[in-house]
Amino acid sequence: MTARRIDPASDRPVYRQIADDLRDAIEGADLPPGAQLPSEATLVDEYKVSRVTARRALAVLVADGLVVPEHGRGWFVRRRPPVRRLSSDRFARRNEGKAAFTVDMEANERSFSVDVLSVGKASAPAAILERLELPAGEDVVIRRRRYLVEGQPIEFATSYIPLDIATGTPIEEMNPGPGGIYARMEDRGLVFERYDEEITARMPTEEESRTLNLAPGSPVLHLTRTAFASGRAVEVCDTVMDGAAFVLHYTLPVT
Amino acid sequence: MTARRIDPASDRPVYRQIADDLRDAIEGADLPPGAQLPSEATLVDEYKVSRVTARRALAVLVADGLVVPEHGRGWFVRRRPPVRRLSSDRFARRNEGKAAFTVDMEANERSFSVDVLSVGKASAPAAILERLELPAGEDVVIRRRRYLVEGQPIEFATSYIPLDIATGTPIEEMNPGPGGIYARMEDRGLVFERYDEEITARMPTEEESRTLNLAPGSPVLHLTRTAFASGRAVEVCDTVMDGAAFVLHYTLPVT
DNA sequence: AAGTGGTCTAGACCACGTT
DNA sequence: ACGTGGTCTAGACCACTTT
Repeated sequence: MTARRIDPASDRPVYRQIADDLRDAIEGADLPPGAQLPSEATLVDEYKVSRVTARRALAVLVADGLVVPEHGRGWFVRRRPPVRRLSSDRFARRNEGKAAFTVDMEANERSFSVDVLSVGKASAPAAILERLELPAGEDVVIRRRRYLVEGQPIEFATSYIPLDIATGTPIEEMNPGPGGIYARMEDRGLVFERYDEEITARMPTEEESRTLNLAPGSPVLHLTRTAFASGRAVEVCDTVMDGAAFVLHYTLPVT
Repeated sequence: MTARRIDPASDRPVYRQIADDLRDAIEGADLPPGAQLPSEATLVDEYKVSRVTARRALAVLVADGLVVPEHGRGWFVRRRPPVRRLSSDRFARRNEGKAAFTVDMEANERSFSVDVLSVGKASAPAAILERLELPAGEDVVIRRRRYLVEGQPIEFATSYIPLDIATGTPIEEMNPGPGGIYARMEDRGLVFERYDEEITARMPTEEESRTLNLAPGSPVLHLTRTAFASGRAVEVCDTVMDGAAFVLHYTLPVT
């Protein structure tokens, strides 16, 4: 940490100058991922500012997703989670017998597990029912689950399935059996045709931040997939992912 | 604004309680988009806290992308930009003669324009050259442009094209002619095969925040497209979009 | 001139982690 | 016990917008 001096006469606020200084150290190699930043007290001494100003500089870096504070320990350069790639061929026929998530994770050669949080009948948000072409207020089967990679939660998914498709099948059970719920739908004679995916980026709600152990300042990717089989929408799957932990990959053919 | 009282004895910090209070008013209908929040002085009076604490509560809402401050005027509920949809059929054959962006915008029925910022030869980042299968340090043609909808910048794009493809064609000019650079490549006999797209979400750099007029706390979608024609990579296009202003849409066929 | 947000200070007390 | 971050206060001065 070379304590570059601050120019109090500059247009740029002091707290930003300090933040810039620290950002340079992080983006250079002075402060690699996991490294501890100078303590607040140290910053107060080095830059000759009040503690509030020092904290404000650190808050800028937190908002940028570069730094994360740990109570009683210090401020640390954020460790970037390993990136996972989600390929658009994850639903390809040749993967039959494996759930899409399994295919992804094997391609990434990582240990993973699925946490089924809840399965039950309830009403769905209006936007979901619209996609399923169901009347407002209709009940559906809702499956909530969390995906873990190396013990860390990275993805939170909610599936909505029309009752007439799910009722009387393992889709209503916590464990839907080999191949996941898509395989159970095929057992029923449904023929899959296409998947529609919509992607947005936004800041997480506080609950999502907790559930996914997100660092402050990191956005989420929100993916809504609608599966079509035998001429109708058979499932909507809402997925919220740590934006820093995923790269979505699509191949568009020229048609 | 009903000033719900604060519980100083609660585990939840006072500034968060105030933020929650205001968030409820925003997510309800008390404070619709564009509405002015109570001034800092008003919050100080109503909640009996110091100005620093009131400001901290407001900072939480800014970080969540719900509120935006205007110097000398007040704090306002953020107006959400109209959402634009980017469909995966934007490169379909039937659109021939029109650039991809044009197709998108016509589908959205909005006024739009393109701002070519710069065109020239320079070296590209290593990650780009890798995708183009070019040796490190190689020069390419770089085209930077900004897309405007209703006068507002919403997308910043940089294209990288190998020299042997661009040299001697209008691809090197500010205005590449009807159909954009893809049409010029087809003029040269290249046959397009597929497009690879990679999507990530992240917080913007300060420059991106300025260029795109982003509200504080809003993430960007980063899309990197590689175009393949006649058996090779012919362009990499790096696009940074206001995450709140776009929904990306993909259709995956069952193969 | 009055009202609004933007920056900064000096000091206090509390809670968490480590030694 | 000590060092670290987490919260909060009261007051100051500046810059921008509106009246």
